[in-house]
Amino acid sequence: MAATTQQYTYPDRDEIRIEAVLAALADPVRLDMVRQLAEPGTEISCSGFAVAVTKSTLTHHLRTLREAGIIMGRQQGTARYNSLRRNDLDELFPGLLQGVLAARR
Amino acid sequence: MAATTQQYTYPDRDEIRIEAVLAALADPVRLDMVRQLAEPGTEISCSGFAVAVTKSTLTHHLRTLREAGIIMGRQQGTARYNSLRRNDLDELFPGLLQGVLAARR
DNA sequence: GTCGTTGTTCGATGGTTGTCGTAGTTCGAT
DNA sequence: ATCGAACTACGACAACCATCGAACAACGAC
Repeated sequence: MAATTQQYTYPDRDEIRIEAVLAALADPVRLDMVRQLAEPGTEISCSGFAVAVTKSTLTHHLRTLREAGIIMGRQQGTARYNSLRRNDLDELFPGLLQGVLAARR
Repeated sequence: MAATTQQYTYPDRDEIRIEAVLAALADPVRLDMVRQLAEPGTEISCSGFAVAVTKSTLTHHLRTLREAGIIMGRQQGTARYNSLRRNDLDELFPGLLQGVLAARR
């Protein structure tokens, strides 16, 4: 089973745990992906991320971010467009995302 | 070498990397230690932390937090008093600490 | 000096995870 | 219906890490 059209379950806002969020953001590749999603209104498909890993590794990182509650996906055709759950994160951990994104590269 | 009196080197403010900070905070034990240090002016010695791990494990966590730039230590007799580098963290990543500490336990 | 307290270091171990290649599935286009 | 594009799943492997026990070092107190 499971390909592009699969519908995922996302954690509710009150199911998001800070440990999972921090662990997800701690990886350099995933942090870079979040930076690319940071601009408001940004949606990036799986193949649209500028990262130096293979597709299977990228899928793994997307799942980690999704299960941590950091991103959401919108299905459109064969593509899945990912975006930041900024409202939820700002509500739960006010300032966290801002502080992380303020870090100099 | 190396016992209680050892003087450590701490990363300068501009050497603190966000990936290391996030990785250090992602561990439940270390996050709990940071919460215990969060009250302004708080200093906690190695044996003063309320954690469910052995001393050697606690030393490991303290080193991780220290090398990430999250805590500093003040030597006094045989005890080493640890405190948060709140000023440095707030300057580098404004809002991060606040957001992390806002998470419900 | 001797002892207890405080904290570190050194293996060892088991679990987690980041990475990849390969194979498979769904969809749209030709 | 056949092909390619987009993405996922599975198995494998290496690297990292949290944890512990045991031994060690420095200091203060008696």
